[in-house]
Amino acid sequence: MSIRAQMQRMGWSIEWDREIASHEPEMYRWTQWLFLKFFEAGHAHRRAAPVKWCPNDQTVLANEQVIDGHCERCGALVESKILEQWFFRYTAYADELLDDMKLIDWPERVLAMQRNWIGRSDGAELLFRVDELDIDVPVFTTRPDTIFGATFFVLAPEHPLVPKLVEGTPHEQEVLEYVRRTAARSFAEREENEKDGVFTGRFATNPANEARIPIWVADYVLMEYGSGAIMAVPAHDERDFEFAQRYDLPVKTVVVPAEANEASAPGAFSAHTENERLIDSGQFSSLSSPEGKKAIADWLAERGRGRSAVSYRLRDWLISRQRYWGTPIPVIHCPACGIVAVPEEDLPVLLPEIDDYTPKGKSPLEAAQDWIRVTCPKCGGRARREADTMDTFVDSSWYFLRYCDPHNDQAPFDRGLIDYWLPVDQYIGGIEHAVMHLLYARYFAKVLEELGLVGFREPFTRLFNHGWVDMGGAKMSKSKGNVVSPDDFVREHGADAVRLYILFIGPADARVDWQDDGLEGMVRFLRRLWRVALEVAALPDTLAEGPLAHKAHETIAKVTDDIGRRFAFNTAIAAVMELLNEIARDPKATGARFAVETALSLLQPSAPHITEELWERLGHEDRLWKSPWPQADPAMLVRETFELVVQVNGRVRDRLEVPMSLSEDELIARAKESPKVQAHLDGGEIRQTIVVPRKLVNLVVGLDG
RNA sequence: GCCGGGGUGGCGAAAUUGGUGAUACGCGGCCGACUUAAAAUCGGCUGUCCCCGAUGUGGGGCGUGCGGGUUCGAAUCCCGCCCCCGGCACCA
Repeated sequence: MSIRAQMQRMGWSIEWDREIASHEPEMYRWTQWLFLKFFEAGHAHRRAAPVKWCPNDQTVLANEQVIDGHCERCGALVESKILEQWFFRYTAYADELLDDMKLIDWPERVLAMQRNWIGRSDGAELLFRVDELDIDVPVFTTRPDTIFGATFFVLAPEHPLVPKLVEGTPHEQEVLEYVRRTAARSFAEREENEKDGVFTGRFATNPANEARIPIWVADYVLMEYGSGAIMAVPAHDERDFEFAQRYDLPVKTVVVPAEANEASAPGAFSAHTENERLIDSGQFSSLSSPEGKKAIADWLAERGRGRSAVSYRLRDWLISRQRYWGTPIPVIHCPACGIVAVPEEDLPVLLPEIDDYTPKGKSPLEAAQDWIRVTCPKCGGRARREADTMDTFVDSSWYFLRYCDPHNDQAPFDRGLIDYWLPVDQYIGGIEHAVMHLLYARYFAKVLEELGLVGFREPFTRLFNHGWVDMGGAKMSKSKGNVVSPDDFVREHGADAVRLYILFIGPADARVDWQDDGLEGMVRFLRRLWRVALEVAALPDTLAEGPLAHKAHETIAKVTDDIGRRFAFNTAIAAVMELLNEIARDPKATGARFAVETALSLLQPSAPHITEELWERLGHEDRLWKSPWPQADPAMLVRETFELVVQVNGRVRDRLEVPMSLSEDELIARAKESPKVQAHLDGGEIRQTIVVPRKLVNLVVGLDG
């Protein structure tokens, strides 16, 4: 059964007229159009960069698609390659993506994951001098206060300076061999390996104390982060310490706990704690660690040897894919003009027909030679099309805009319709989208707003993360084969029972376990609803009065709040169950019909089929799904009496049904009259009386006079 | 290690702002009714220990991961700890 037929059988309310598909030219034409806008505005650019490469899928991957060093799709170990690729410059938006979090109402864990992912670090960029080559090499550090403890210097193997440093020296062979070896390692290997590296024979000068420290090349320093070079402070950085231990490099302690005067264990690693101060750091000794950070950074800045700097874990979004199924990147490579955008009127650039779709290390589109070979739109000379396609996350970064105007063939969407519908008030999706789709879409909105295409900078005002259904302790998924096919249950018990059960099984944001027995319970509930409703339908109509009508109004209030505000579908259904239990106790009671109709209304969104049928059988000619949501009448919510809880010393001793109208003094008087309460007062003196209106009275009795 | 979320019956869970007996609603279990029987359905019971002047519409103690605290009152707030789930992690 197709996915669409499955959705229809479940009775989902979907406006199929707005269906769009990212692989159809009518849609990807506009993805290409948007790419060109990004390109013109400088947001899309092509550059050579070390990229994550999946050897199995034969394609590059975005950083976000690498999980623990493995390919998100196939699980293969991801490798490093240097390739010319297209990027969206979203690191430029790192601070905005952080700051604008205050504009949106999202679950804290998603914001935390995004914050984590962006990974902003505040620190300083400091210049170390290599005298023999007469150059300065910048390092990024978050701990300028430890600079007097820098005992060596490390460059990433990919650092462009490495070959120059060793050229013509006795270390050249060894260093270049090391660089080659690490290049062949996968990311996972690099991380798992014990730290290794090689000395270059060169020295750098520490700008703080003019100490000459050896320059090493080691693959625990990453080219993609900071400047690809570090000052190593083994006493205060665990990784540097590990490396120093292995190669017997000196360890110099420069930060100690506030009360200590010297390092308790010289040459050891000391973890960062609060309340530290500097030692052996020239004029900065005895400053606290935060003071030292600022003072040293300022001092170096004054002398032109540093500046404050911010670094991010976030990398630019790599969007090139060497795959067939994606939107072709609409540019042309001309030997004379360079990269030339496909003119807007030539869009869409259609995916060519090819025989072999399998990935083979370069784009399968390269095989379509007639398609590849074009004339340059600028100079008319011979040129080649870009053969890579876009990451499909580009499509999902704006699909919701297209939903507002799905058939527009003049523009991706009409601004007026966007202003009417968007931003999305309530977005619902799984937590797996936290750092991919949701971050990309936020970035897209910011660029589109700057391009004047939309009027907002955050696309999804509120976000709710739904949970998922586990089966025998593992997430249900087709690849694991532990899937409950809804079709079987729908065939056997109907879509309503399945829908209700999924809502009832637990909180909507939780991970829940599928139990066949639970579904049986829901089937029982629906049968009961059916019986009771028909029984009531056969009785003469009564007024919407009496205890049942009151209960019905209370249920309306509860369900409306549960669904509308709390996303608590499980308790909403429980409330309707309570109402039905009450009706079933005496279906002939006054107000039973009103109560049944209320139950049907409240269940309509969850169980649309059975409620519609019963609605008709109750004699209605209109359609329940078109009827307005029921309103709780405030007058019907008011009770004349309530159950007063009487406590003595905080322990419940009696419950009394009393009129709502009683004053606090009267409530206290009633409480004291209770024989059960008196038994516990036991003649003791009442020292304090607490009254919570409409709830309880607490009498505090002295233990002893 | 850092960040986020959790821990409540036999099970899924509820208790929304510190104020209704902790455990709604459902599942499972036990007992009963109906039936030749079963299914279906309906009714009752179902945290734990204890008391009885006595089997009741009775009474009491304990109980929300563990130990403390605040409060008239704590599943809810605070401090310390344990465990589980998720994210990040050679990011300087």
